Amino acid sequence: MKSDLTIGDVARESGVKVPTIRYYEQIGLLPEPPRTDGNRRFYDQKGLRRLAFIRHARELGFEVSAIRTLLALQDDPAQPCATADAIAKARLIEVEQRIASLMALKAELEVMVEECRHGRLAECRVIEVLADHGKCMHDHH
Amino acid sequence: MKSDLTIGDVARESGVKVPTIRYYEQIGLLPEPPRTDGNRRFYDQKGLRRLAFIRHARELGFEVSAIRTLLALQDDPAQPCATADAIAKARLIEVEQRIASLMALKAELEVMVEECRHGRLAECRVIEVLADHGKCMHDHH
DNA sequence: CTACATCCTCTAGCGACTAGAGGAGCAAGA
DNA sequence: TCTTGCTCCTCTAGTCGCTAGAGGATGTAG
Repeated sequence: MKSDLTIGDVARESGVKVPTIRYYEQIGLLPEPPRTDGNRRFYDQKGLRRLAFIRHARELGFEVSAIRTLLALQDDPAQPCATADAIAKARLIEVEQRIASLMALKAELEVMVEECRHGRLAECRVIEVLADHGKCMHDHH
Repeated sequence: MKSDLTIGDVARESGVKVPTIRYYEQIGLLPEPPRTDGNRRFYDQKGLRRLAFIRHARELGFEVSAIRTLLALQDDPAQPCATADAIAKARLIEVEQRIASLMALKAELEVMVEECRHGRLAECRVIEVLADHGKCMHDHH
């Protein structure tokens, strides 16, 4: 386990692109790492873990501001985890709502595509349904 | 059915905000409407229908560039509707993929939230799972 | 020694809006 | 008529989370 990692190394290992890592540093999500004589950033395992944490949280759709809070909580493990729990629950609700809304869209798109008679646009259901919301089978939106 | 609608009227009737309507005009999605003596935009039913079309398409998650194509198709109904069909199908696939990925996230978030013992952060599952992707129950991402 | 990869900083762009400044027009009540 | 207050106008800049590119320095392999 080597401990002097270039930005390219941590990029490869974490799956976060190099410019994105520099961006995270810029917005204060990652601390400024030390530099070599040649002015290049170098990281240790701790830096890599922090980046992996961020990446995973982003994959789960947490916003940067939420991640900022979660990182602060992680840095102080003596605190009660109610805040972390609340953030995760809020995200869960968001995801559930998004799924429900996408299911409605899916149903509507399926009707559009199925009913399209592959003829002229004049009688195309796709265009027709878009033009007249009242023709939707669903009123979810 | 009155035929001289202010931008505020069409905003109310279509559900699209006033600045957004001006933005759509700016990017060429809506044609420049005529103006009153006092330099105010006024719209007719045709303009309102076009805006409703755009709104519905946006609600279905179509990108502006796709809507541009759909509007062009709508303006020329003699064309075959294969293009419109292809756009809708592509969107359907996107939606299906997005749902699948969100379901995976939902499952992972549920595990995190359920397993949180509401104790100290030191043993909080939320933080722990975020810190170590290997602890995920799912490998969808 | 020469390629070539990787790194650096900096600025600008993406999509689809949204917010705000600073001002003009218009309708209704006193 | 005046005034209040709402709507409208244009313009610029900001949002989020990156991503792309310019222009240059540094490091590494053959």
